[in-house]
Amino acid sequence: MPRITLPDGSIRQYDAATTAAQVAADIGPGLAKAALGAKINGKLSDLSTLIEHDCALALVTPKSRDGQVDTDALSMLRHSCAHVMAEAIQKLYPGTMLVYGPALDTGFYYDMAFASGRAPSTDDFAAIEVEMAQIIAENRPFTRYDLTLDAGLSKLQTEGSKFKIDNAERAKEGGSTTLSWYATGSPSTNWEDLCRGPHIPSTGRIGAFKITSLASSYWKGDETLDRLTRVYGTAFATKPELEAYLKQVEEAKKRDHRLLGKQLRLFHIDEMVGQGLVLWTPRGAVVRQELQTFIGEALREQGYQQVFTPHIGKLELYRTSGHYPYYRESQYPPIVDHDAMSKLASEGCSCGELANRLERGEVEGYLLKPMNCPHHIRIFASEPHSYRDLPVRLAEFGTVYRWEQSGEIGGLTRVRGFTQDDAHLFVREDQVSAELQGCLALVKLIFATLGMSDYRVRVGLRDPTSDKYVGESANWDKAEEACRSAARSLGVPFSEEPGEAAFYGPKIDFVVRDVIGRSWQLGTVQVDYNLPIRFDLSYIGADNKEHRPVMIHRAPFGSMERFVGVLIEHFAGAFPLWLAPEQVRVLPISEKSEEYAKEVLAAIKALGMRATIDAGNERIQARIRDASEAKIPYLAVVGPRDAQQRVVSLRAFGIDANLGELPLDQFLLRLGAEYRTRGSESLKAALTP
RNA sequence: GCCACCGUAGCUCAGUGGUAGAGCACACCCUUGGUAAGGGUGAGGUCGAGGGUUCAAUCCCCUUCGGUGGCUCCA
Repeated sequence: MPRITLPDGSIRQYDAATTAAQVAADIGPGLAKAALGAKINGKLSDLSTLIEHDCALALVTPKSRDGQVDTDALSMLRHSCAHVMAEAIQKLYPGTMLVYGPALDTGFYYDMAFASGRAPSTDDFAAIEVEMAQIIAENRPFTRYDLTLDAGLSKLQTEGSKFKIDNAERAKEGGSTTLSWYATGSPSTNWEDLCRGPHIPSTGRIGAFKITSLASSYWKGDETLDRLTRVYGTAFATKPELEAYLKQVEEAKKRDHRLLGKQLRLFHIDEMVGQGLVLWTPRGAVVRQELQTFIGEALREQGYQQVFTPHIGKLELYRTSGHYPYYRESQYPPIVDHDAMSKLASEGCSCGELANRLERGEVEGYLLKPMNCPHHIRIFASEPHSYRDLPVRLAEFGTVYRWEQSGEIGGLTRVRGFTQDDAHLFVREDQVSAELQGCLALVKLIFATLGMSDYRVRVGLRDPTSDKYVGESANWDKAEEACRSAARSLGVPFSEEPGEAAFYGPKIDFVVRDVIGRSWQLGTVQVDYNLPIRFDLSYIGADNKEHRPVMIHRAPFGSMERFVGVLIEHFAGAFPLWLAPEQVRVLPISEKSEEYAKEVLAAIKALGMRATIDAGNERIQARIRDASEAKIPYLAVVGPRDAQQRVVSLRAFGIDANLGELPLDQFLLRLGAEYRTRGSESLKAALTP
């Protein structure tokens, strides 16, 4: 006698067990038609799930009452589409074994093991899609049936897919007492797949779908296990939604920093120089320099001291720090000098042997620095310190080199050589909390100044079950609490992620997404009790005894490369005035006004600003178009009328209109103010109606 | 590093087993035009590199370098 409570609080009572589909039908034919699934006591379920007991029931439809797309519905739809795709592929590629096919935020994928040499290519998508369309047109019901664990496992053993057997065994370990299959149609006659579900009622409910890409993956994400082929796709309830999504993806791609970097000539990566090695061209260098100047001002206010250190250091330094050999895989190989090399060669030393000798410290070499901390530590250690001197804050735009896997490198966001806006703070125990706050204030200042609000904060804590961390538990407790309270003080949500701490201490990371949805860590603040011990750092306390300082590693931008990459996408290439490589372009209407235009140009340059003149042969329309495409913040159009009245006719990027005339001296005053205040006094905003 | 796809002029891209084309950009000429493309002429390519098949390769095959999407990794 189930009593079913609906989301509006109303209760429906049934004499016997029923289904969500029946409840939907009883409420109304429209709902019955729209429903894709149900939430029974909060658990996403098939519409056909038998309801035998009292429960709370919510029907899941593609769009919720307020017209928003329902993510649960979309997720069921996509997972169901993954089944349809798997069936199509297994039909076209007999012998293909299925592994795992979940829904994603933007679609779905299915991992598959193809018979060797039989994997499809992107050219085969169309054929697969035709097959899928057929299955959808047949509108076959997704039919669930359950077997006991034993019966299910023996069925899987007979079928012989180790992947599915493994899935079933994991379900067993997870506490399942039965195994479920979903047939697309009728069990025993139609295609079926071991699956926990839930699914939409029938294939016909998949309104629109598309196979999007192909990738390889590892079974269970473990590179020592089987290599699988992952086929990605997406699906929506309706065709217009799919089209809108595809269009949105296209639009996002136009903001891609790799594309804009080329169009706007911000940076260049040259295969002759090397993969992942960024060449900052003059225009991009301006952006970076402005950011460095900006943060540099904040650093001076916070009492940082600037240092410079070289790009390499002795291997022994990194043996002490622990970077070598623990992270050797991520480093460029050591540099060995000529004499040592000749000597080794004359001894017939093999490469393998050389590696071993480097490892054991029998051959000395230099390392391209993977991190700046060891150099900064040696600066700190170069003179004695009193407790009165602390905190010592050493800052450097330090360039580091890491051997990233070739397949992972791309654009500015993942590179092999990058410059961190790095600093290391050597602080007393009692200063940790306040200094952390200071570091976070810097990150906050950056995000606020640049108008970036779409970021996520991650507090990386130690894994309580692991013993891979150094330092005393009491110190960790203090450090973690300092990180937590510092993160709390930011006033934005953050996630605590156990196991994400560095081995020497907890950290706070700032994570943003790029235009294609990938997450990147930008700023980071880390508390470190370990390196001071490894380098035996000390200061003299008020008690005239030696004490161990605590280190804070922090880089509010993260790396200049990655940050600028993300920033290009954030602004879609249209930088605010203070960052823009070219801030103003002066456009004389014709040669008759060129003299005055040059005068305007000189006056802007006298403000220390970046301006050019385009006195080319083209008509003004064409030159305005060129300047707009270059995303230049201000265009000063000057013709004979302007020259006579000593005004400029202004245009601002993003406003497709003449903003009117402004007296030259006014223009210069307000332009300079906007630049100096980094946009808080905006000329454009003042002129915009 | 792994899998798939891609690599043709500075950029965006056509194209073909018989040694290449467009648009934009560039140069020059005409035009001196008041707010998103004025007109003309011209220059520009070892078709990423190496090897193979073929009478003949930019095109087919192999290798390699680089790019893209994922996987893995990211101290």
